[in-house]
Amino acid sequence: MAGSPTSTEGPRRRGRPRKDEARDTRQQLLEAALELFARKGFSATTVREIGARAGVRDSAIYFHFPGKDAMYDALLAEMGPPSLETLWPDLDELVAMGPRAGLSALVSRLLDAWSTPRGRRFAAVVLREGAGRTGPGGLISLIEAGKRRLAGSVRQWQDAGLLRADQSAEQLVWELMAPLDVIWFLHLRADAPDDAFAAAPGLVDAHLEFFFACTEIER
Amino acid sequence: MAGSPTSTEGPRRRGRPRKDEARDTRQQLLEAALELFARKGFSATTVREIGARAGVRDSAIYFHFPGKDAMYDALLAEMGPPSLETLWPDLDELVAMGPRAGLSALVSRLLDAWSTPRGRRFAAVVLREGAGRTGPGGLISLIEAGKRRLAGSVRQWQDAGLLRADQSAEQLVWELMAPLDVIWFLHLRADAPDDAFAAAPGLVDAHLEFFFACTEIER
Amino acid sequence: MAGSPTSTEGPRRRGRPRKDEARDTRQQLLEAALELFARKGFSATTVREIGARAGVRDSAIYFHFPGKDAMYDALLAEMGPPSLETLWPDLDELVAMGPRAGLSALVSRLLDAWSTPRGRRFAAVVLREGAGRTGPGGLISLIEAGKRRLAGSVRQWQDAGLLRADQSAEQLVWELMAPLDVIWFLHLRADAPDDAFAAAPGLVDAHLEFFFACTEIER
Amino acid sequence: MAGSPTSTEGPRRRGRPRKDEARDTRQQLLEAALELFARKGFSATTVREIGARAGVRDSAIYFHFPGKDAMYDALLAEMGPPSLETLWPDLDELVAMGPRAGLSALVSRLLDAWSTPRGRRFAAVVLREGAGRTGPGGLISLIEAGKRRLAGSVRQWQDAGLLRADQSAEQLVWELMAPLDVIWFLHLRADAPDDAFAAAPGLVDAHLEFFFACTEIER
DNA sequence: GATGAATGAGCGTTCATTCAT
DNA sequence: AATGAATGAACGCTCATTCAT
Repeated sequence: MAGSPTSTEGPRRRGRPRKDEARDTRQQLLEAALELFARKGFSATTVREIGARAGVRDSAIYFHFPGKDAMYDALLAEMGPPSLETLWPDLDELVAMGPRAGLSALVSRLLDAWSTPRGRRFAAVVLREGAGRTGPGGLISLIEAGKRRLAGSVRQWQDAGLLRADQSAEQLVWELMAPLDVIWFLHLRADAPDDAFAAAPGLVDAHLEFFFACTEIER
Repeated sequence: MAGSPTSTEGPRRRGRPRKDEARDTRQQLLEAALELFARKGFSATTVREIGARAGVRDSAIYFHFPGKDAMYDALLAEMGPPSLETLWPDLDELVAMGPRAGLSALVSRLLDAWSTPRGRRFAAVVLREGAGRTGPGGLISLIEAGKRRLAGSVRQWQDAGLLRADQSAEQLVWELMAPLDVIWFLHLRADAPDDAFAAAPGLVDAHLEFFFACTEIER
Repeated sequence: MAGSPTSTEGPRRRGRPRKDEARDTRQQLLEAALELFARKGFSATTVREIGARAGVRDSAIYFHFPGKDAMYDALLAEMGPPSLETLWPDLDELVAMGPRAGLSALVSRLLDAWSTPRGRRFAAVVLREGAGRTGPGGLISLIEAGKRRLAGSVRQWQDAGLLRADQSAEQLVWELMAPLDVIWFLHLRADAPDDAFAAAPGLVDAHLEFFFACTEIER
Repeated sequence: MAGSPTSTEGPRRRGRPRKDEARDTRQQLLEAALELFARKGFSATTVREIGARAGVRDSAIYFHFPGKDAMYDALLAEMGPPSLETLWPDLDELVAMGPRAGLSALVSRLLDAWSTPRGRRFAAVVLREGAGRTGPGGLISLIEAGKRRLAGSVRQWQDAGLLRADQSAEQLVWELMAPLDVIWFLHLRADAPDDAFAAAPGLVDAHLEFFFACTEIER
């Protein structure tokens, strides 16, 4: 199941494919584009390559998308990693777990999402192209949203005397997340060297250790 | 002074330039390439554009560089921001200043270097192209080198009881620098939005505050 | 009457159309092709455009015609202006009217036929594509045929002393018709500017006036 | 000299051509475009064909012209047949010759100009593309200009009692020229069949005969 | 009778590069 | 030290056409 080869046979017959050979071409095109954009960048990737990787001629792309740019937009809109919101919908449950258990679990879930091929490729693409191409796909806003979502829970922990309160909740969240972003950018992006990728979990653990040593109030 | 044409702009005269305007074309080409690679990426930038920005035809580029790829390599080698080593050569002086004063001064100097147009463009280029293109230009190794350099001083402060010693010196350096890297990548890269750039100094200050609150041992 | 949908426009339902809307698609396709070929020329017109104008997808065209070339042939064969023969079947009647009345009436009928949208489009298409595409659609032969048909009547008028006889009947017909052809080509073709089109009737009248002044023998 | 083959050797060397192999590429490109546009129409002609006919790769075209459309515009502006003005600059001389000799000579000169390969191709191109593409290239305005130029001389002949005066000078000119236009369009255009081309001089002579028989006042 | 999803050829254009000048 | 005039490869995209549905 895993690692199944994308394209198998030679060039397909001329007309409409038979029902038994139907495939979700649009999705496969997006997947192919994501992989190539991550590896070589948007403008170094040709539509012919994308088509080949998805098993169709490049002209078939234009049946599914108006053009190459539109593929990028679709990719940004549809292939992004899950937000914190979908990753952990129930904030009450998080608060109840307490800071160490709750944040550890959340971060672990986040790392898992970022470590999938799609997550890693998405990171590479967005870092490459910056906020340049379309705007709302910008990393900063994506990250900011995540932080806003977490600040409420942190404040509750501060009020309960479980986290230090001499820093704002927002600052605490930032100090938790910013180093994780670095790990995401540098170690998890799809085109990072293998040893960098392998080092990521250790870095995350050490950072969490430091963070709790700094911010958790023991009783 | 009178009649000495310094830099008249416009399409330069054909044939060989006079002595005083010679020799800086190569530099102008690199500067132009840096700016364009930062803004649009390596492969979306054409040699014609680079030439135009430097005031020469594209074919003139091939007198100074073997090709477009070589421009990128030269750029990586010659246009990078100063390393920590050149930025602060005397580690003894740093140690003598104590952690708060020393690190604050060092970070401030670092931020200044990263905030120049060249520094910001360099960040954008390297983030875009990843470690992909040539190898040694990779960000991770660049950052690692910086950290190794600082760890020694931190250890001395730990030994002197000025910084908490329950975390390794390397980890402390990482916790200091990783958030700065985020700021570099997201807020200082040349193609970042203006408000993101403007927010950077505040973020740095807040982070230093947090860092010292966590790690400095008051007496 | 109530609830009977006559022609709702928009993308028609999928599947086989009901009986009452059937069978005119072919005609609509030809009409669309004529309009587009006249405006933009054969090879600048795409089958997609033709289909869109007729309210079907381009692939539906291939049910009605073997290909784009075949549409052009069908158009030439079926959409041409009426010949002189159909326009004025009874030559005896023409002769009886005398040259001035007869030819004026005939020319008027001819101009009417050439002034319809279809006639104007046909002129534009044939002028554009020349005799180039298929052969029998050539303008010269079409015009020659008309002239041969008229020469007999003119000769009768010459024999009756109603038209000057120092020129051959064929020449007289040519002198009558050639200027009309110019008007057809330049002023009536579909893509002629509006003011050129508006000027046509005046030109025709003036030409007839000249022609009769030259050729009619008053008694 | 005549009919010298346009392209001789295989593909040219990479860089700039040596001085001894220099050619007026721009002109050859226009000539090639004219020939092909006349034969197949603008949009059925590919830039690769034009390049091949001129002996260069298609990419070289874009050194001389911004694009295919610009070639058409240049062609219209630079390759048109000589106007009546350049064809016969001295109107006084024309008037002095009298109508029959003067107009016969002028028409003969006009026919010569229209019968050159370039003239014939130009006619074909302009008839094909109509006034559609750019505007000022329209045939009507070109023809109108010619007529305005001639009307003055005709009026002088009318005043001198050499030409009938019951028709306006403009009308006379129109009656002289319109049939010539038909011959130009149908018989001289480059893609006309050979027999049509061969018939042209006879048609012209017969028309002149008729015209003078109608309009000249014998003394 | 018409559509949806594809093909394969080829289009106009741009690219990095070459090399005589 | 730089330009002008070219190359050849490839690019994004459109075209007429196919054929199972």
